Amino acid sequence: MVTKNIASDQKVKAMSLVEVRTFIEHLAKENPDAKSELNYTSPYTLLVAVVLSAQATDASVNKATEKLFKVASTPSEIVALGEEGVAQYINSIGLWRAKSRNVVALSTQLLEQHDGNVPGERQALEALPGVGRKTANVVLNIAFNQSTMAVDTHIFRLGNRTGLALGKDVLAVEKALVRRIPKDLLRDSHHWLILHGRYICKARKPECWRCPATIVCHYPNKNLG
DNA sequence: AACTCGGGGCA
DNA sequence: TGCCCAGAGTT
Repeated sequence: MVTKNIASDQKVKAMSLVEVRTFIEHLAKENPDAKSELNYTSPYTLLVAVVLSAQATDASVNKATEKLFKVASTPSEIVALGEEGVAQYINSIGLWRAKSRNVVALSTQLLEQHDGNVPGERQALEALPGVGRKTANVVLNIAFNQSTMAVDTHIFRLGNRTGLALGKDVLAVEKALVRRIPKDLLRDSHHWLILHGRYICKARKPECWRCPATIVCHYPNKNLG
C-alpha cells in the first residue's frame, strides 16, 4: 500500500540509536497519557472498530460505531443484525460492503471457534476475516498488554520521513521499530507515534515547529514555519 | 508488486 | 479536483 505518501522523495538518513531514544522520550513527554482515539468498550468492540478503521478517519469510524455498538456490541448481536443491518450503520465510511461482510463473518468465527471471545494469539487473530497484521498488533497491544508495534499509514510515513525507522513496506518498518526502540518504551510508543504522525508529522504540511524532536529528525524538508 | 474496495474530509 | 484516511485480500 503505503509507499506513495512518504511526502519526501529525498534520501533520508537513519537515526542513530541515541537519537531514537531521544526522539521517543520527547514524544512521550509531548503526549503523556496517549491512548487510542477509537470508540470501544471491550476487546470485541476494539477489534471491530479497528477492522472498520482501515483507510478511514477515526472520526468517521467513531460516528458509525457509536450508533452500531448501541444496537449490537457482542458477536451474537452482530450476527443477528446481519450484513445488511450492519451496513446501514456503517455505509457512511468507505469500503462498507467488505467491512460489513467481514464484521459478520468474523463474529461468526468467534462464536464457532473461540466461544465468542477475542483470542489473544496472533495466529488466531490473523485467521479472522478482515484482520491482518496491523489490526492484530493493535488488539494484542491494547487488549492483551503486549509490546507489539502496529504500523499504520501515519507511523510508516513518520518512520521513513524522520529516519526513525526506514523500510519499503509496513513490515520492514515494524521490524525496525521493534529492533530500535527501547523495550520498556515499545508498547506505549505505538500511541505516541500514531498521534504525533497524525497531528504534527502530517502527510501534508507537517508542523515541524511544533515537534519536540526536530533536533534528531533527518527530514530534509523541515517546515519550521 | 499492483490492483481493488470507497465515502467523507480537507485544501 | 486530488490527496489522504488507525488496511486487507486477491491476482
